[in-house]
Amino acid sequence: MAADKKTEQSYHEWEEPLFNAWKESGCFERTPGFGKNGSQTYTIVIPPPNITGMLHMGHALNDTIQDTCIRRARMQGYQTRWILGTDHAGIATQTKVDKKLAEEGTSRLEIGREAFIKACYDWRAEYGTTIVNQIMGMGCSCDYSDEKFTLSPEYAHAVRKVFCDWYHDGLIYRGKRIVNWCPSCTTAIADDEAEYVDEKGHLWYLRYPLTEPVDGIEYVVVATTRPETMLGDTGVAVNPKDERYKNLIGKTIKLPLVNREIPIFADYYVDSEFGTGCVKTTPAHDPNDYAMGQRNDLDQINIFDEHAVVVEGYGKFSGMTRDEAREAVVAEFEALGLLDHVEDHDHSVMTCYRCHTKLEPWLSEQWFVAVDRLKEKAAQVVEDGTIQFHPARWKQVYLDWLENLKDWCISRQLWWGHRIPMFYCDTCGWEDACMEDIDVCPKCGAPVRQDTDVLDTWFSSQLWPFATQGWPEAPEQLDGTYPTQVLSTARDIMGLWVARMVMSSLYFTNEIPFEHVIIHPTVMAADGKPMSKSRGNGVDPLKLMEAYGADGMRFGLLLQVTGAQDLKFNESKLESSRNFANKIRNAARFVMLNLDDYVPGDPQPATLADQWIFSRLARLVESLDKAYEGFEFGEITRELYAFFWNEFCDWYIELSKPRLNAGGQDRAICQRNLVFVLNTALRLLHPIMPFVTEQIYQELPGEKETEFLMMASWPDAEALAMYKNDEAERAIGLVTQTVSGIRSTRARYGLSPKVELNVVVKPENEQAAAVFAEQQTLIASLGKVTIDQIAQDVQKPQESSVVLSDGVEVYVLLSGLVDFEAERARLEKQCKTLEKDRMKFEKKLSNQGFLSKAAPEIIEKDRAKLADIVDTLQRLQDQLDQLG
RNA sequence: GGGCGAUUGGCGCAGCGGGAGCGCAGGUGCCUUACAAGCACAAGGUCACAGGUUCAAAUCCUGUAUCGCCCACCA
Repeated sequence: MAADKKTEQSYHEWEEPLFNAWKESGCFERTPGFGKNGSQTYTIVIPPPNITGMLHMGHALNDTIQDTCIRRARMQGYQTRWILGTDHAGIATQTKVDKKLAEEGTSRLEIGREAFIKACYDWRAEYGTTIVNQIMGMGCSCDYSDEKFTLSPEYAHAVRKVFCDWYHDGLIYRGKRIVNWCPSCTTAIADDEAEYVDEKGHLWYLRYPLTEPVDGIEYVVVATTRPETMLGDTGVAVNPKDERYKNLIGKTIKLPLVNREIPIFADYYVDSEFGTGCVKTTPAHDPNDYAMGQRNDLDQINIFDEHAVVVEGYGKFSGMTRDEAREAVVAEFEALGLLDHVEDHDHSVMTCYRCHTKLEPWLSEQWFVAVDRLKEKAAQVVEDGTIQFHPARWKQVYLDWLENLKDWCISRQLWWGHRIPMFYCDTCGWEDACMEDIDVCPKCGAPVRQDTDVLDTWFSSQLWPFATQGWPEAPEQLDGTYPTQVLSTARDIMGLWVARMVMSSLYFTNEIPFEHVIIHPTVMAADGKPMSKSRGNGVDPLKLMEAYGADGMRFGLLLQVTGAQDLKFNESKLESSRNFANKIRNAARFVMLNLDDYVPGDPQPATLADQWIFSRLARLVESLDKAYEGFEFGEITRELYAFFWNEFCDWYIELSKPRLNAGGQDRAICQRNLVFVLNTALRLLHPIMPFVTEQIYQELPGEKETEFLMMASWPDAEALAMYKNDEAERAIGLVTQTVSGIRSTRARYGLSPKVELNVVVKPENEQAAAVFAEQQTLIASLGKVTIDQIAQDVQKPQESSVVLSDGVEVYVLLSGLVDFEAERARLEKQCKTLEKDRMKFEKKLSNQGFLSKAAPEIIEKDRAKLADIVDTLQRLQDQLDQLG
């Protein structure tokens, strides 16, 4: 039996037909809306995965969050649309295709630009759909009928317009700048795409001879981590306040090895405390040196080619790589007696985020976006809460990022991407950004050439929320569906992507791109470190779905979402979620097995049990709505789990068994109530566990509101509010306490669950007596006891154990079965615990400060608690006395 | 160097001013006609440390320690 269960299903398998049914019925396309929200739209754009991508845990979590939001919105009656698409991913794709060509024995340079781009499209056709299929596997309700792509003709048109408009508005300019150059990818890399890696290096102290000795000083010593760059030195900097070097300012140095005469100059950038206080300055190969060079009018000498190999004109150094040149330069200095000394020095080096090659600061011609005019508004809309971050503390991180933002290098020396629409006439010098390709110069008629660079991938992704919605050709499509409602993403691309979307959207649409930004925690491996191939600590969501179903994975992931920045992946949560899905299925099976004579009808809270579960349900919906407002997915899943399992299954279903068996009118009422609670719970669970809930919904008897649960309505908290019932909750509290107490007694004395026990009951007052009387059948059945007597004046029988619950004492008759020393020990332990509580509350309630300052309802509550404790203590004491 | 987060039972985490909770693991007893991927019961914590605010602190403030992340990048 158990073995059958395990082979019964690969969870994932039965999910697929349901997905196809949704898809075929058009459920994923934009919905028309209904009810009070029907006229409003709710749109999400998916962060476009790279076409090179495979579904990883980050996607799994992020897509679950979005699907949960959009599914709930759909059920709430909004006109929903979740826009799907992929990113062409410049460097990532080019790297893959390069590799493929290499395997085929050719290369990009060999086949040329046009053929290479075709190869990229071919690659996309073959592999680029993988991730979309995987997203489908998760059950995501994206609009698959209208998939977007950042390199489609329409999208390219939008990108081109952005470039041209910004260029003509003076926001895009060309400049010679130091950029982070990857000598392996042979392209510029944005600052934020570079990764720093700590490296154990050295500080070399080099002697630089003065052209003419000054006051007997023949040389200065400079400290450097990169001796090879001395070939491009065009100055030596000192701090103007540094007394040691004051009289050297303005003098010159005869640069060794290259015999270049370079000036000693003053700049406040120099820290006199570090090294020797003299800084060799290489404007073409260091960003700070570049800045100093600008201020002090130094030459810029580029010593490396695009592969970071020393260029012609440097004798034996020409043709050497960076590392070879370093070794050779140091050796030469040593030979010349100019190597002062060497120290160990740890520092960090920039590496390419794609290929991890050390980046070279390299002077080259690049295109930039001037951000000053854009960033102010982008800060404003977050500052004033027009765009909200969840959790809220990310607001400050966003603002800080904008604050420190520098001009953005957007040109990349790649082939795969949006080619920069700049056209140049070499004949007359004309140049412009053009919306349409041109062959000849509009000014002189000579042939023109187009810029060969392409745009940074983020330049196109920044348009994602509006370029996917018809901009700029059909701005009216933006009406009503723009701004979008939710943007969910990982924190690492908050600046790179989120801020840039805000900037470009405000400029081009005059609107914010989205109202809420969800920054979800980063999924770390179980060891707390980032998941990575090299560490081998990663987890594959596809395998997780095989093991736990998409439902199990989704629920299990959301259970782990908190306000923290990271989430240490915990597979056991997925296991409990899979078990939870199973529990839901089984509970539904129980309900349906008992519906053979079912007559549909309105729910009717006839008994205290009904009133209780309806009340709990009403509070659940209210509380879920509140948690959804703050996008608190951990809270949402925990509440659903607790309600369904611990209240509905553990108690309501158990309480309903005797009623169903009894037959008659109460059976009919109970059936309807079970169906009602189950149906409502399925709706609440559906956005997170779409498959199980849909499957059960399909099997439920009776008329359906909609063909699919996916399109059904979200339970209305206001309509349910009338079921809130404190009294019923208290009354069922008495039942559960009593039953648990009886079971506990049974377990304590090792009495088999099969043995029927006898009890007598002493209610404290009329009300308790009435409640108990009403519930006695249930209590008798769940506790497996026979109730001999209920009366306010019963005495505790000899040889019995007592169960204390609110307002009632239940005496379990144990004559002959039990060691009463154990019972005494138990009562004494309980007394001890309560005695501590009593003292705590007595102290609190005799504290003048508390009485005068605390809120009256708190004082009342605590008084009641104390009274309760004292009462219970007294009752326990009585039991002890009777044990003798 | 600047900023942010974490520190709660064996493990992973909730709670974030008013009597310490969940999941997993472990213990005991149950194949109770929805479910052994289950049910019942029990056990397990001076909420990192030190000060402070408050009638009241796991919860707020300050500092310390440990771990982690982001940003900057002093040659």
